[in-house]
Amino acid sequence: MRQKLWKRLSRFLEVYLMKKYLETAISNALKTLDLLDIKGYKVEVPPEGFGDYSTNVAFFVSKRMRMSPLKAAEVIGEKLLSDPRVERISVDGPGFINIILSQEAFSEALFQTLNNRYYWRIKRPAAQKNIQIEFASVNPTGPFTVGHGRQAVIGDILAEVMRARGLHVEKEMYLNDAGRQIQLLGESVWIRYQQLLGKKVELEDTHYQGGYLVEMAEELIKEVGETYLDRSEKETRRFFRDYVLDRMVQTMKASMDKLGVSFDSFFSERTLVESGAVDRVLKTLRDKGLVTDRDGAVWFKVSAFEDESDKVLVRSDGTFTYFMTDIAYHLNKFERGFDYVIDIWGADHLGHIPRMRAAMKALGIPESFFNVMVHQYVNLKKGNEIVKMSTRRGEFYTLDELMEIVGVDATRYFFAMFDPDTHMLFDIDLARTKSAENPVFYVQYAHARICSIFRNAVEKGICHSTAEDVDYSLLQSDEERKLIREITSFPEVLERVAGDYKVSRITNFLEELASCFHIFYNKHKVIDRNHMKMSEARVGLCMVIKNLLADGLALLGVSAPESM
RNA sequence: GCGCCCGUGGCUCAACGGAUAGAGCAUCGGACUUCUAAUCCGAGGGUUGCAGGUUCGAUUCCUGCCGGGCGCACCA
Repeated sequence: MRQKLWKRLSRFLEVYLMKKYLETAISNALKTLDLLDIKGYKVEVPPEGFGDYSTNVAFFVSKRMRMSPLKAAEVIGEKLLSDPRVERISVDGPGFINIILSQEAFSEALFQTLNNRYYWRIKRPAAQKNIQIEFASVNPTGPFTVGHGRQAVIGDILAEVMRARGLHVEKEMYLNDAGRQIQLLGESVWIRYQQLLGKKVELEDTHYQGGYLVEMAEELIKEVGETYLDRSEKETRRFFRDYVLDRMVQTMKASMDKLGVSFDSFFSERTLVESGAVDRVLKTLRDKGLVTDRDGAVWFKVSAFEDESDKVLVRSDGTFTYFMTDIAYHLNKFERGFDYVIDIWGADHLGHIPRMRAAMKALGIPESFFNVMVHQYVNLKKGNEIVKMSTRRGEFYTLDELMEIVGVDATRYFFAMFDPDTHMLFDIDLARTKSAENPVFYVQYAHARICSIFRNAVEKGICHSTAEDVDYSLLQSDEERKLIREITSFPEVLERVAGDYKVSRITNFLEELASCFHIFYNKHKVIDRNHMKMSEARVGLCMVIKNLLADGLALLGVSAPESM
């Protein structure tokens, strides 16, 4: 039996993906025409009514074949027709070849995806790469804002996708726990502490104004009372800095936990300074003659490598700039053996990129090593008002508040669904209304619906456990063929995400899959006692869809409820 | 001023250089004695910011404008 053979083979072979298969078929056809070097053509899904797949290859070969695209399409189409999986072709428009695949081709594809649940994973990649993605790295001076949520979700999902594509990926958060901002943060709490205990001291403009620091000071008073009202300034400063820092880091880790983001490592800027790693890098740069001393500060010659002005590494008061420690940090990453790193930064870090690139060049690190993915800001809308974020002024919605209001599923899904380049507008009131407006429900509902079908199937005694004897070629309707085509396209979606980092392709895919399913569901009955053969085949189809919805949502870190 | 990103129905967003630019929300009208109506079907709504260029073909690529965001720190 044919399906038994597939099942045996499918353990060893890559799953038969219809589009990939056609690409090979076209390439073979070109070979017979001595046109193998032609590149750039595509196989894609045509508009409704033009067949299963289409290719624009004729436009690319017409010149070489010295005929019109239309004529070339006919010649190539004729060759494709000899393929047993190709049932019909037609040449339309200015020269598109539209292809209809045989029913056999569809049932084979479905059968194989049914028997290889993780057919979209790559087990053995061509080249094993060691990659690090760094995100959600900030001054631990205040709770995470929704902007950090956006990059955390993107980074987390991207790591999952790259792992599914067979790459080794580590997720890291960098803690900027050494700089002057931390000092200011400590002072801010110290002042709040004194104010609460009746002293007349005021915050300055450079201090952090957020109310969360008042709360922290209140809690501190409960813990230590008035002990720090009359200690030495030096001791007090250090105490407040360390206390606040520890509290902030705990809070931030808790937020990430809540968001479902786990890190493989946390890296402290302070350890970099204290270990002398920063001094070493500075010396290296100095030995290479790439630093200058001017106005009491130490400058790095960015202009020797990039079209940018030189930047300060060591301030005139002797402290390191963020730029300085970041160079040491990236050298450290390189020395840890990563093939390349991807830093996910907000748009406000744009200016940091050229100078970092210059520093990498100065240290002889290969150009492909340092990669930055920039995402645009998240704007929040409340009522008719756009709320701008500012950590310093203490005006923001925190990530925790957002998760509290809309839930973790919606938070993650929402951040995943927008292209990182868009200045997304997060409508708080809209998100607050827990209703169908949220696309996450649409996808989850499709999953729950299938689960419900299965409960019904069990009651009626229909199951898919004897998959080999099921006749999947019964699934001939447009809706069913479209679903199968959709299913086989998922590996390509992930491949593209791993390439261009646009995780929104996954939500787009899931919404499309869910939509195809809902349409199918409304038109066809899955469980039908009068048509047991058909029911079995449809249960198989639904099983693949259910797995894919669940696995796709899992990739996003969103739950897939069995009932809603 | 210079650099990066973005301008797509009323709103939020899609669209691998392809065919008739798609969804959702909002508006209007239909579909539950049948596996969950958080669904489906239909209608209206667009010169894809403007002007050129490249080509068989441009929302997509190039150039110039216009509008918005961000950056051009001894902040991070």
